[in-house]
Formats: sequence, C-alpha cells, structure tokens
Amino acid sequence: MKAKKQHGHPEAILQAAGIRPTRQRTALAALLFDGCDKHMTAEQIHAAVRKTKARVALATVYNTLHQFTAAGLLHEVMIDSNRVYFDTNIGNHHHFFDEATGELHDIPADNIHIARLPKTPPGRKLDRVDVIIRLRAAAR
Amino acid sequence: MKAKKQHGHPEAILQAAGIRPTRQRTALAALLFDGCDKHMTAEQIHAAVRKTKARVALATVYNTLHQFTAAGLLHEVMIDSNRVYFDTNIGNHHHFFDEATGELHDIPADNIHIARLPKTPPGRKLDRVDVIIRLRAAAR
DNA sequence: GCTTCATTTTAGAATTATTCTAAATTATGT
DNA sequence: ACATAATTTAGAATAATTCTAAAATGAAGC
Repeated sequence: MKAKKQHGHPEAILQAAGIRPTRQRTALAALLFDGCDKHMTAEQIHAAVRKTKARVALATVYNTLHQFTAAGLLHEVMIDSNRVYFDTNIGNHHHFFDEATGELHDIPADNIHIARLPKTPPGRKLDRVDVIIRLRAAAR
Repeated sequence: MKAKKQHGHPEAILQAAGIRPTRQRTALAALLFDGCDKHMTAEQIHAAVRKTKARVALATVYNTLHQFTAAGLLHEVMIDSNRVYFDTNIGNHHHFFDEATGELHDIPADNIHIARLPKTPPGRKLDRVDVIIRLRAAAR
C-alpha cells in the first residue's frame, strides 16, 4: 500500500497537523478520518456530526473544514456552482462526477495518465492537477 | 477577414443554435462571440454589456447565458466556490488556474494527452473531461 | 483547584451569487 | 393590426457561506 490512509486517534491526527484538538475538532476528525474516503458538503458533515451526540455549530463546521484543508487533511473539490465537496482522500486521484445524481466517485491516479503536460508559467509552481470526468445518463 | 472561430453575425449564430435572436440576446452574442476566447462571470458580462448602449437586466444575462450553455455556445467552468466562468471557447481544451491572481488561461487540448481513461460506468455516457492545472506563486 | 488570558465556538446577522415570480414588454403568425 | 406566445424585467426570495461580537473553553501558572 502506497499512500497510507488517515487512521489512528483523531486527536493524534490533529496534533500531527498542528491543530489543537478541541472537542468539536476531534468529533469532526473522528467522523471524517475513519479510513474510508468520503466526499461530503459542509451541510452533510454538519448533519452527520449532529447524529452523534456531539453538538457543533454550522459555523464551526465551516471553520474547521477550512482549517483541515489548510493543514492538508482535506481537499476541496469544485464540481458544480452550488456543491463544494470536502474530500478526505488527499492522495493523488481524480473524479467521476455523475450529473444525473450529483454523486462524486474517485478514480485512482494510475487509471489516468497525462502526457505532454504544458510547462508551468514562470514564477508559478504546479499546485495540483484536477481531472473531472463528467457523466450523464446514457441515451437509450 | 475577421476572426476564425465564431464567425458570422451574432444573429446568424443564434439562428443556427435555434435561439430566437432578440435584442438582448443579440447584444450578448455580439459581445461574447467576437472571435476571441473569453472567460467571464455573469456579473462581468452584465457590466460589459451595460457599457455598450444596450440595457439588459441581470436576470436576462443569467437566463441567456444558460440558454447559450444549453445550446452548446458556451461552457461553464467551475474553478472556485465563488467564481463561475462562462467560457466562449467551446472547442476541446483545458485550463490553467492561477490561484495567486484568480486568472484562468486556456490550454489547447493537444497540449495534454490523457491515456488510460477509465471506462464509463454502465448506464452513463461521458459528457466531458475537464482538466484544471492549479498554479501557485513559486516558492523561492 | 482556581485565575488569567488567548483561543475557539456560537447564534444569528450579513453577504453574495443566483434563481424565482408575476407583471410588463416584445415578437410572431394570421 | 390583433391575438397569442415568448421574453424581459425589477425586485423578492433562496441558499451557501462568511462575518461578528459575545460566551465558552483550554492551557499555563500559581
């Protein structure tokens, strides 16, 4: 296994990322970093954490997701003008987006090979390459 | 001779796309389909059309951009949660996104070659493949 | 265990982009 | 020109996200 999934205690993950593990952050980390890749919106994460006993304000969910993103624990995936997903898979990979259902699925990085990438303009460095394969319902 | 890409009168372009060329639509088409590739938000387009003598309501700009998109005259590019660009380049191409400046630049399709595209899931057809190369200021 | 101070969380207000609504205008067919 | 259907419009409504300032919590020292 190449890239190791996030697992272990949520608190340890936060410590390692230099984020103070408060009750709310730990609850969110426990939910997000359970070893399974997820694509969730802030609202979905808010709903999910409220199903556990923890109470976390929506504003805190947003704050925390942005902190996690800045720390490299999450990626934001911009797919649709009114859907921003936070992706717990921070390894190199790409996405299928099903426009019929709004679902997002991972594509392992080695299933796509990009040749002839243009050179990066001067004074810039490559941050990342997003590939989104958009799908629609097949005609029949 | 004029530009090689979109050519002909704006009205002809609309007719060909099966869109009735009203005054507002013609004004927007004239602005957008002048042969130069553009990436503009609805607000930018609204501001630009108001600089000409034409008066077009913002709601009409939105309606019209969506009609043009549905007709294949424009593409929407989703880059950033609060930046939706309408792209007048409807040919096969990709984008550099400069996170430092918020600018979007075209990459001709043949500058990127994607091999080993995964197979499309059953019941779905491939709509399009978006490649976004995200750039940041270079470290030094 | 308490006190202090910085950090974090919170509810609700504010903001922003976009969509909706229903009335007014404009275009098309006869 | 007339009737009818399509389009445009201003402003209200919506939805996601951010902001604000006050309250709660956490860490460090006594």
